[in-house]
Amino acid sequence: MNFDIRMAHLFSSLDDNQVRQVMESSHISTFQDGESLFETGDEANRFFLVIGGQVKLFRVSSNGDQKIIDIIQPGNTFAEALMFMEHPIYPVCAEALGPAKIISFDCKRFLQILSQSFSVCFRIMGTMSQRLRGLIKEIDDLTLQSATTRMCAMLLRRMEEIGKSHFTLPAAKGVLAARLSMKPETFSRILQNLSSKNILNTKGNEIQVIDTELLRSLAHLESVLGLEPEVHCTLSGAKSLHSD
Amino acid sequence: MNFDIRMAHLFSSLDDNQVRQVMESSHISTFQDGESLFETGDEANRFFLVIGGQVKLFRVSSNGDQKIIDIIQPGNTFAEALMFMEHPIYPVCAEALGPAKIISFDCKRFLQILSQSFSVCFRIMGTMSQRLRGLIKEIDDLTLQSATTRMCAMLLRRMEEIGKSHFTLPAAKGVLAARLSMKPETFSRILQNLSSKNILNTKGNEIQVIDTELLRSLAHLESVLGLEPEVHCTLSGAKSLHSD
DNA sequence: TTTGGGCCTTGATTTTCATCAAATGGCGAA
DNA sequence: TTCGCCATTTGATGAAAATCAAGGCCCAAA
Repeated sequence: MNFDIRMAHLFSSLDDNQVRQVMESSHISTFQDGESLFETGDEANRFFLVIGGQVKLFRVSSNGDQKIIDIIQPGNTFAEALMFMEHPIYPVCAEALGPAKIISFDCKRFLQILSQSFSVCFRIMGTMSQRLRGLIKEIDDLTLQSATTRMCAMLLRRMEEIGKSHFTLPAAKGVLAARLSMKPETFSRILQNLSSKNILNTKGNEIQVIDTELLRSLAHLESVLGLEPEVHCTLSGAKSLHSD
Repeated sequence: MNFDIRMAHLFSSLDDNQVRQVMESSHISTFQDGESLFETGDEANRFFLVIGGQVKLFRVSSNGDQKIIDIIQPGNTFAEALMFMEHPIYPVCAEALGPAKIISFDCKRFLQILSQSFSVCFRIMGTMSQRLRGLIKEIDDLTLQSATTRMCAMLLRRMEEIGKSHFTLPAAKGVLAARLSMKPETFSRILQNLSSKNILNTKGNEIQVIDTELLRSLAHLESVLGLEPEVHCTLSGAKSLHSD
């Protein structure tokens, strides 16, 4: 059960003594699939570190749709930014995606430690700064890009993460669809479409990328645009299935 | 020319001596309408405080469209979060919206000051935390909401900011459209539509809100839903113009 | 083995918004 | 004043993705 929290970026510059202090106010818990950690609007007096499984952060619209903001992987913290607000309120819901093991920390306690160490402060600011950047990227993905583009970018990211052209999708298709802000039907159709263009093969949750270059050019239209004039931009709707 | 930078939240807890240090590395500049402060990808070694006019932060898509991430008002800082990254690169473009007066600060220098004062650190973290929150809100606006919803939310925000039901739009319509991630044509049509429903009157950039409740219910569908069964959700396309 | 229930796929249709193209209107400069 | 330029409006059309509605698939429990 001894997990060194210094594996997480956020804690990486704590000394042994500080780690001990932080751990004093921590709880380890396990969550079932779908179990809630907190909801939008709850008072935020703890933050979290995922040490096993996954946690999805999402918001719910009035009609019940979920928009998944992020899927937190083991070794990562979340909700730590709220610590610095006057009236900390979680802006999202969090729930376990599959069984998950999570450590939670008391915000006040952690702030005390922060006020002893500039290097930890700076590290936190670095983390927050990266998140900001990520969200900005996300916003322009959402507005500037089509569903197909988002799909391709996600596949590429995953592919480069794994390092092989054959890989497994990191979550159920429905979940990924929500992450990419599209309906499961659309997700399915786009995958189907990419497959019919011989850009990739798919079997269940397994993906085999065939034409990486084309995938890349679809992911960020700016770069290779024009390499494949037949296909470049207009690959998208189900209607173009028979177009070549 | 003596502007107390402590008016900005970020600097508010600096003492006189620290202010002096910060100012040593600062430059005041004026910018013409449309003049660029920096571009996406530029090395980020300065951050900024707007003391007059407005600055728009935006990203550009491959086809030349602009997505406006934020419009910075006087008294506010921006790009300060980049300071904490290893290879600081501006993730957005910034340009003056109308003539603007801006102070820029050297990041390195400010970091030195930071490492003297926890309260300034905490304040920055607070600022960043708020921005994070804002961006998350933005993401769900973009994904969960329709163009009409975004428009209504913007109008309401503006109305409550001014405190009167009669107000002027805070920028040119085209700019606002980009801010709300829609085309000027769409912006125009939605406004026209709201007007035809007697929710508001519009003349140039002047808006007179008539039915605040209805506007509110359109802005966040969850609340008053059902108050006006005829209209509640389906007010949107230009086609429904003649629907009642 | 059969059954049932998620999840995913597929097809048909509709909605929303972008795009294209053409007025309209205001406003400053000549 | 008139001209020309720009932002905005308006109309017609198209494309992307949501929605609605079945159907298929896989797996786990009976």
